Amino acid sequence: MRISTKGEYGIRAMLELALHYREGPMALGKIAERQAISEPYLEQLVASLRKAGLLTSVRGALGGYELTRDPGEIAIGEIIRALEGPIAPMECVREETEGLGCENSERCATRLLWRKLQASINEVLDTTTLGDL
Amino acid sequence: MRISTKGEYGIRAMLELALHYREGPMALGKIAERQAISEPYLEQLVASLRKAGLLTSVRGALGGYELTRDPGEIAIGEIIRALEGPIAPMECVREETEGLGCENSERCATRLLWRKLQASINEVLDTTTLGDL
DNA sequence: GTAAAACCTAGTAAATAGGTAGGGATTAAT
DNA sequence: ATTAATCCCTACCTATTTACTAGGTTTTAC
Repeated sequence: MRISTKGEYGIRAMLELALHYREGPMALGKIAERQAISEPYLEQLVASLRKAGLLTSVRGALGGYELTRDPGEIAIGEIIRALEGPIAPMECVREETEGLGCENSERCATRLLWRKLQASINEVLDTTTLGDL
Repeated sequence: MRISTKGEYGIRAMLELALHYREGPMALGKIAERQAISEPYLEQLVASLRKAGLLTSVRGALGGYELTRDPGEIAIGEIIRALEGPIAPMECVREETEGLGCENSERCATRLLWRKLQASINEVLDTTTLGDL
């Protein structure tokens, strides 16, 4: 039950961008330096965030990254999901594979617990935004 | 953010024992068979559960395992913690290493989020018992 | 004494985490 | 037009963790 450095680094990078929101694109090297994260590694994470539509890139010299939305509109849950995949404590409560391999899917009491847990986690992560931090 | 098979198997084994609570010790082989789990693997998990005081063992022929408490008194959180370690979404909110490596520990807004998430997860897992399932 | 069980330690294959390496594409400044 | 800065992409690598397997020792009912 833990969030890996992927999520952590992603949040830190996004926070850095939030601090300089509307100041034009910020270069990856600068983000990496200020947050003390390996630049080539962060590059991969940022690629995921871009594909998830959380930030846009400006190519070429003086290029960089910037948030696509106001920091107050970007939930931490979105960042985590973009980097670590769907938030699901157990396989059987993931959207895609919904109940696969588990026969008595509907009556399964354990499954209800996982759903509850999943909902609880989502609640916390989706009601907190970059702006809140 | 997921629970591994350790936790899953552990809960299933404990549930099996809960179904036969107060019927005398149940052999590991029987638990493994009924829950379709590799017996030697389950053995290791059960060892952790025993060390955590959640079940007791009876050695020798006709021996086996039984719950130390009423199923209604055993929270799922206890089982998970015994098998997967402390429930902490991030290193910095673990009891033992409390804020190690993170300087501005008290003012850190992100940390507050992890605390909130941790509390939320604990709330769900500690208010559900074996008896509820 | 024998068989059935818990107990213990070590090894191992696959997956994941957490990176590194190196080149290509695009664009502002010169 | 060239250069330098930057994003973009693919592949590789190493350590750790997960999920087991293997093989033994100890305890106890019969």
